Amino acid sequence: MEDSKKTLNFIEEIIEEDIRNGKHGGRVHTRFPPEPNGYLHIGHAKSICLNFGLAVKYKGKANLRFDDTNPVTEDTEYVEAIKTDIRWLGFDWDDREYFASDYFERLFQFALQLIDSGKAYVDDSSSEDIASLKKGPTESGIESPYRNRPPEENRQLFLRMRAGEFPEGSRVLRAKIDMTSPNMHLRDPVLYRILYKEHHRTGNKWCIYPMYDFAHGQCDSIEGITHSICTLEFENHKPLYNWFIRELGIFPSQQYEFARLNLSYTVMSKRKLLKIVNEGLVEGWDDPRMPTIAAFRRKGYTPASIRNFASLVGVAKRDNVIDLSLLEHSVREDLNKIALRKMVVKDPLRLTLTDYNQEGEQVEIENNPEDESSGSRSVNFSRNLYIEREDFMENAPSNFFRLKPGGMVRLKGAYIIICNKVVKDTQGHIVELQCSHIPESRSGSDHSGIKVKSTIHWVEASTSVDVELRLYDRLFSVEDPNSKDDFMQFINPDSLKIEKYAKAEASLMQPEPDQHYQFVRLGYFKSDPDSKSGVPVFNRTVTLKDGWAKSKQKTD
RNA sequence: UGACCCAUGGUGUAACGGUAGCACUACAGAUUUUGGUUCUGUCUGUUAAGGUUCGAAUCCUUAUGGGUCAACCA
Repeated sequence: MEDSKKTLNFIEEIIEEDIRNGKHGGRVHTRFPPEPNGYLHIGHAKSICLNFGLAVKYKGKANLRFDDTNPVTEDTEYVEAIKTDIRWLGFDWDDREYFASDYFERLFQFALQLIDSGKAYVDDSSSEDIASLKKGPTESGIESPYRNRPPEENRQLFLRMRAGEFPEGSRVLRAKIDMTSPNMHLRDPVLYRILYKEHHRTGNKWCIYPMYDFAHGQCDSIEGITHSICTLEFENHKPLYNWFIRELGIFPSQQYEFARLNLSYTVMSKRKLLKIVNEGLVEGWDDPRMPTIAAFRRKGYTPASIRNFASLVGVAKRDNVIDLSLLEHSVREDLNKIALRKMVVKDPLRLTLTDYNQEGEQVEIENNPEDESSGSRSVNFSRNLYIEREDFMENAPSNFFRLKPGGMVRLKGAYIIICNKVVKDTQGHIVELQCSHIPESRSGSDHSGIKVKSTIHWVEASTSVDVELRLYDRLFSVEDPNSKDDFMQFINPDSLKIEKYAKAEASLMQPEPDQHYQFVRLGYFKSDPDSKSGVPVFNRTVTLKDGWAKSKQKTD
């Protein structure tokens, strides 16, 4: 995908070392293993780019495998959404689409193998008893009274568990490892539990389901995954996975852990995102304020910008919180090159050119100054215009370069104008500006010799169309809401601002659904699916960098 | 106070015993018919203390700080 940097991240170093040593014949095979119980977020995007990117870089393969071992939370709705997101990001798994549930029978056989070799037993204890005998990390656990059942009895019991002879929760299958291990995962972990739940793929075929720890590593092994890449919190599980590989004598996939992505001003855990959705603080998983891939897509991010972001953040083992500004930088960089420029006034103020007596005319404005091949377009111009309310200030400070009484600005692509009169209503609100123009300053044939400090955008009044602008801000008002238990307290109440009465140049009446726009001086925008009922709706992908807003903020 | 992991500018990330670099941010300036873009420049860093070495961000020890683990979740 993106050009590889000269320096390698630690996983690439391991892979190149493995290739040099001819490990697995130099084969590189990774996988992305989502659980279909929620939508993918930008943190998953990092993992997707890593796993699929590594396969591309080292001419290997990457599988898509759904870790669907818990039927109570999983659903096909999520399976489809996840596939859509990965494809949108630009990655392909060919026909290598797998499900942990595809391997249920083999996993069951693995369990029997452990039972027969005396390495697993059926435990009749309650979950409370199992938990309490495990003890805490600072003291040894105590062995279960069922721990020394003979293999043959365990086999019969486990078979009967599968046959549905026991009630849910009455028994589990556990590995027989070491109740005194300082690693909690080695204290006879549960391998199978009884669950009378319909599975989204296997239906009612099973009433026992493997635990993640008993499934994940073996699935990797079955698929011949060479480099099993996951996040840091699974580091303590690795000794257990290696124990399974050894006891079962199966393909030795090797796990490597990297630090998950955290983004400032947002949360990344599925649990927290689900809560935000369920409590109605956003419209849904693809609400553009969410950090999900679906939300970024709807907001107007490009796959390339997210891939580039993933490469900018790097891969390491240190906990991190990435500046939101890096993501924004990445999308601006991409959009600047491809977004068609349009003029839209979000908060319109009437402006009349009192000395402009023509019917009106067409002015020619470039579609993208960064891309000559994008050409130009004709824009209607007349004596009746709208400009941005905030581009006028009655008592302006000296560093305000836009319109002020007696001041001059250029109307983008048209004339230099002078503000002569401010018209107010009875309450003193400004309702109109009366200006005159300098005919010889017309863009393209300017021989006025006048230099102005500022160029502002505008739209012609009679041909303008009404559009709705949805302006987004960070979801949280604090930089690291993840660190707060009561993270919901820090939701930004102003994360969405809707401009219902924006005026746009006529061409935006029928926006191209896939086109990215830059509304000059306002930011990058993309049409929203809500646009159907006559009024076009645009999501602001990201603002433009704004030196003026920044300097204003400082003096406030 | 058990085990495992981590520690480089404001934020990320390089440097593999030999000049601490890159990106983002911030700041300053130039250019600009978007206070955008582009260009130039500036600020800020090896957690601490010992050791090994001609030489340590890098190796060792200890301390300190942070993270993960005690679901029949993944």
